[in-house]
Amino acid sequence: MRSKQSTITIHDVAKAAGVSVSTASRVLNNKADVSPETYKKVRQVIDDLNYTASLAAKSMRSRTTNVLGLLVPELIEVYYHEVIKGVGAAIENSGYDLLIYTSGSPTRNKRASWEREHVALLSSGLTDGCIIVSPSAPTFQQNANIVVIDPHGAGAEVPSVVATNHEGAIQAVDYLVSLGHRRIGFVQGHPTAWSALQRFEGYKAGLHKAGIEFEAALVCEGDFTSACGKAATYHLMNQPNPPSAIFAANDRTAIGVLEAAQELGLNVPQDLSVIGFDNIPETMQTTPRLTTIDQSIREMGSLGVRLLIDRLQNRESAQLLHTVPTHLVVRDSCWMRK
Amino acid sequence: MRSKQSTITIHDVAKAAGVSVSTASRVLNNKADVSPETYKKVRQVIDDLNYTASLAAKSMRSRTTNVLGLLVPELIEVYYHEVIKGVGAAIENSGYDLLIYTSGSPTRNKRASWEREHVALLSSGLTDGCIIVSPSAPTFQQNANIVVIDPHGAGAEVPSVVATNHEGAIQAVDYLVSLGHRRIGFVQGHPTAWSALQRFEGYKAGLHKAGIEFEAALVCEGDFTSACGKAATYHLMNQPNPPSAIFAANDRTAIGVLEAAQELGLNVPQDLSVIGFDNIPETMQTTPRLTTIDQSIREMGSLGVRLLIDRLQNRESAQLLHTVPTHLVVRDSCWMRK
DNA sequence: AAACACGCTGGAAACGATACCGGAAACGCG
DNA sequence: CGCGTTTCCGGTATCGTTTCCAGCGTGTTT
Repeated sequence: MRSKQSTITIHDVAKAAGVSVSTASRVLNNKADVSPETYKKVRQVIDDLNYTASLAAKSMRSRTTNVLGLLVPELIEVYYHEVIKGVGAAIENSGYDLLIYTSGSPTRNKRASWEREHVALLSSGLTDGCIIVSPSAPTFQQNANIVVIDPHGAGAEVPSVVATNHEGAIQAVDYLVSLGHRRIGFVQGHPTAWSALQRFEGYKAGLHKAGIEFEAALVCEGDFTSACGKAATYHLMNQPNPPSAIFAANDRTAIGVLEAAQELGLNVPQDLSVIGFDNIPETMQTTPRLTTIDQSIREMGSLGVRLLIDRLQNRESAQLLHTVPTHLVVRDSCWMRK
Repeated sequence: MRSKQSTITIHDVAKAAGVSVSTASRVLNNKADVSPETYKKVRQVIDDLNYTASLAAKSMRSRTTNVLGLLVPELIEVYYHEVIKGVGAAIENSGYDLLIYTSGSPTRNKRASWEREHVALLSSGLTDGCIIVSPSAPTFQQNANIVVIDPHGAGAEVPSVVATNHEGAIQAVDYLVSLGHRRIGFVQGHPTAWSALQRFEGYKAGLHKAGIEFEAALVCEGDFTSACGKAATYHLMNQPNPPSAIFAANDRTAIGVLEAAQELGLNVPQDLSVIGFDNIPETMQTTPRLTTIDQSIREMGSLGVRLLIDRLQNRESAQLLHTVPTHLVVRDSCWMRK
């Protein structure tokens, strides 16, 4: 055990100021019913002692903390940083503080239980409400103050922020088609992710719209990693009749496609066009720079904060599903079909 | 007031399992002295009820939470995100959870008091220890479990992580000198930052080493923003005898220099060489790509976590100041002097 | 057979803060 | 002067958890 930190409490303040704890508390919270001189005296002591109320104790007693929680699965993938930037921007001058929680425990892998546990953790008084990013099982207590961003699984009963994944995928296919491509490969996203499914559906809808018949052989399974992009590329390009373009369900996967293409000696975009989805910062640093569908991840974070605050202040709209538009970002990884 | 969230407590668990709260608590914490069948029964109930202990109550009672705190001033500037990535990487599988705290209140601007307040907030039981990024007044309780990263002001009495700012600046000047530059402008960093001072000193030391006389007219004040880089460039380049290279105290400022150069119709690097400091991701996307001194911000974050955990587990070394090496990253913004 | 140890359990006191209630002055008014 | 109000303050219960201590059956020892 470590040495106990002689943390100073409201009792110390009260004693030093010669008042009761109740009075000290009243001063702390700027409540009425305290004489000016008492107020000044206690304030002085608070300053002198460098006293700050324990968030733990405070939030245990009174159920409101002015703190918002953000639950992210990890802190390495840039995607989450983009969300955090959006949240950070929205929190500025909102009057709320922000608590981002992530777990370093190996148990984190059991995503579903991890989420359940930590949502409870945050909403058990520490925060007034909380935003969950990419929850795998978006089923929560009805009355909890929760907003989810990009949930796995549709039809959550809490306010959700999602990108127009379906339309975005159509935009991607449209673009490739406009460049003359007819055989377009697709690398799927994580099978449990609703966004992945929507993108796949959009891919099919885009083909249909262009009068191109869907071909199962051009579709590979995936899980949003770059590894699956690589594997898919090897698989697709070694077919007898390989595609002239590959649409990856997200940028991370598209980066894997780019790597594989290079290893296979294929020039992008001359020999193979590649398009991604998300518009993460790295896409500007790949060679060639990746053409992609932007889903304004930041905007999703900001919107999440606004929705949560609205809900907390009872200004909530009846609408549960909130969408952020996607749009095509043309860079250098797509070219006319030869 | 909002509707009370019917949050379920350990009492509910105890009642449902037909045991006392003490026993329920023992099961929760995997303490000894509880019969296997009781254990199983209680575990079952915990699962069924989706119960999670309130962090607030827990940390109030027992002084150890297995949570580390990270205090950042804001969440927009990429610099902090790099730190967070490093921290995030180090926290993985460390067995600790992470709580990042930032404030959205306008009072945040009163940095010193904000820090004092929030350090107390976090260390008042919520976390086992905490890491503070860029604290302006690194004077804390002696026995608090605190680690600081890139503190303003030298000689903190808590473990600190800093880059070799002095050496890094020398490296920058060395490089410019090796390209034939003799008149090298300098845009200073924020005056209260120790790192800024060190870089300035390094700049002077580098000149001295090369036998170049220091010239006050070539130095501009700054504050780490891009705006000051712009202003400084206008000022420097409109002098009768302008410098052939500008060394900015950080990348953000260097980006301002780049912008101003473009506005002035100066070609970088042909007409003007520019070098920054930090190596933030944006430096790869500027035109031309910015040559800079890398200070491995991520590594600083990771090291911070390791130091904190060491301290918590009493494996602390006597050394207080920990440095991370800087090194030159050559890209496209510097060229031989004409 | 008495005494003792031991495994398991429940009761109650804390942790630090706030909310509620009630009491003591001070003051105004008939 | 008595009485009701107002102003200010202190006491106490309470939030959900852990920890300490005591109790109670059994099994083991002398």
